[in-house]
Amino acid sequence: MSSPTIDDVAKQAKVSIKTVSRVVNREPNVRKETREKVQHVIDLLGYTPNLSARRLAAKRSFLVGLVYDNFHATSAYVVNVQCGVMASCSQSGYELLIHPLNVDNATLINEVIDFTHRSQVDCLVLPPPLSDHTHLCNQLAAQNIPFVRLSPVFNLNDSLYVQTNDRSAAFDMTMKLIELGHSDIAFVAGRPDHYAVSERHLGFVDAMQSAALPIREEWIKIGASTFDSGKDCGVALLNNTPRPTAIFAGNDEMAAGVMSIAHSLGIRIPEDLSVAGFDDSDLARQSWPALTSVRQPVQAMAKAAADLLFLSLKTPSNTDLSRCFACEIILRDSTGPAIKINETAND
Amino acid sequence: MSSPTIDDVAKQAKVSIKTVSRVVNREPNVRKETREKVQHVIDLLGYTPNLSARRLAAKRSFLVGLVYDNFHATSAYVVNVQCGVMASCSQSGYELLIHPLNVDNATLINEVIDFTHRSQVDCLVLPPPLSDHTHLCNQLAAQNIPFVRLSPVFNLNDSLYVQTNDRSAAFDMTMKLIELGHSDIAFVAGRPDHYAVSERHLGFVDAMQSAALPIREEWIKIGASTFDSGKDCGVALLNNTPRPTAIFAGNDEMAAGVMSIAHSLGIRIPEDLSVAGFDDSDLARQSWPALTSVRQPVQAMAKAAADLLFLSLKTPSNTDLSRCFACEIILRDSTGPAIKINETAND
DNA sequence: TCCAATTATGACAACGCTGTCAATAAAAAC
DNA sequence: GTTTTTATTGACAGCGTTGTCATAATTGGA
Repeated sequence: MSSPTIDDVAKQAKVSIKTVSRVVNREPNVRKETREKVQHVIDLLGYTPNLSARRLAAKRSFLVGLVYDNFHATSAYVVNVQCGVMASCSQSGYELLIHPLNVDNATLINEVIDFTHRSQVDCLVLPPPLSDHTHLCNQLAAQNIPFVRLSPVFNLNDSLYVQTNDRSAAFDMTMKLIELGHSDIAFVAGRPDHYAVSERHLGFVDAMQSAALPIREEWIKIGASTFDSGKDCGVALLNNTPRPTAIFAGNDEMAAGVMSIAHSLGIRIPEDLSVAGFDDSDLARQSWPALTSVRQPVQAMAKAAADLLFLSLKTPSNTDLSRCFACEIILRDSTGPAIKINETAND
Repeated sequence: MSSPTIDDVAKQAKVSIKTVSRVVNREPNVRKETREKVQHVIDLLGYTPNLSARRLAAKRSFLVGLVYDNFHATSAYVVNVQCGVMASCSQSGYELLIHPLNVDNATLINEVIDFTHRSQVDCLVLPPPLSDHTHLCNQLAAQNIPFVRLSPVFNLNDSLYVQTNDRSAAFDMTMKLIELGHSDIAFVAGRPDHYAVSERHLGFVDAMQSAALPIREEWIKIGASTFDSGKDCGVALLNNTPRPTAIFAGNDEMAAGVMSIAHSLGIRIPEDLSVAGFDDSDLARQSWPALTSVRQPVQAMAKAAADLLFLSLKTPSNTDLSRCFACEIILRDSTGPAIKINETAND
């Protein structure tokens, strides 16, 4: 009943266990016919290597750790990252071990280091905001724990990372709003410690400046990347006159919060107000009206990140350190042409 | 630089490695002072047992597999289940291995069995709809792979499971709508193969019958548990006259779809139409108006499930097989009193 | 005080694989 | 046909634990 071992295969194929090991691990220097003979017995017996034994002998766990913030990240993002990493894992024979935590926890660094030691993962994937926790990254580097960073903002020597052009995507989105005739545009920024999101703010500023539009201090609101904080910012922006004709939020949750406030104030979207988000989460499709947003290829990025990690684990001399993905603007129903002042006057 | 082994501890504490092993595993028959002496050295050296070696020797992996449907489940549900299971794991010294898949895949059973063998997990957690895949469950039982089922509907001999009272919660929610004066209530059902969700339909029927209200065939729509299917059902329900004054959807996604259609038809919520969902997902809070829904304590259930699993792994004679959790109705802004016919006439 | 029962400790062989290195077989060079 | 080189295979010693069983220390009872 118990699963066959390498010994069983070796006996039945009449070779040594080492040869079986070679076949299993696709090592060179095995004659073609031997390889085929062994492979046949493997298939026949349904042999699967015992990972614990392999790990023990090879001193590697073939385990990747995914450490992420479970309290501030949206679940859709988390699941997408998981899937992307998994996709890479199953190609490379790794398994994925997840470890959710709270970045606000004071013992964060210890928790991550403890986790890597306890679980014996070979390497780590760090999504934001952990990817910009320089202290953590330095500690990991000091302990020779390989890791890859998703959407980092800070530069770190020799670190592997996968990026998007958040800043230029935010620039493009703002430009889109400007092209629609908006000039009174507000921006709702995310958590200040989430650097990737704050890059979006910079992209907004870039666009306004390049269009020679004024940036009104009171139309820049700092949220906390959550729906509720979006509502708060929405109240602050929409209860005063004059009010913006378009609001660009640093993520979809906050955009949805803004829309919710607009609805309850009787402000029509997109007729009276355009709203744009960022991330193209499920929420963007499911809110009403459907939200114009910026799509990041999160899953592809996560896969690329893990690919990069496995590559550099295999060839330590590897100098191919990063990938950059492009964002895509998804126009939906929450944005529309600005009402021209004279049109309003004509009413 | 490499981490200390049990040998290092044994030498420094001047005992045998077996005694150290006993201390680490909290086994009996170690003198108190010996235990303390060894523990002291363990703390001093920061010793962590090598899991691969332990797994190899103990013939157990201390790994739990979480197999779930990544294509139809909402990410919030997935993440909650993960967190619940993790919480139990960290108490019991297990690690969590996740394995997302597509239930529509024809090779489903093989994929799960393969995964358990390849990854050598000790046991499995099966959320719906896998928890009601009787063929899969039987296969697992036949292969002596322990598993626990989350929110199953079918009874299975000797299987561990954690349930909620979906049916009575749906009954209660329907009653709530009836108490608000609604009698023209429609129901949007979920995927027929997702039995837990179809229990909700039964609860709806129970309530309508107990209130002696007619159930109109054309007001029962079968969706696919997705936002888009909710929109389709919304179109079918709201474009005809007479139309229901309340719609109860089998999950929040479909309820949001219905609301979206209502908005675009100019039907006010809750003045003209009450909408209720199920699951109390993030979407329920984030949609407009905020959605009345039924909250399942998903995380607590997942934790209880894993607890049950570990308990029965430790004491195979254990006959404590199940837990049942209660749902809670969360009233928000999407439900309100029904417009009485005479009031409408008065308009 | 002595012997039996109990508790505490240790020696040693697995567990199933990989890495090293030696041995053998095949191919190439002369 | 030898010798040299290279490709292929195998023997064996770990890897760091746990389980089994034997042995030593302690306790309790007569």
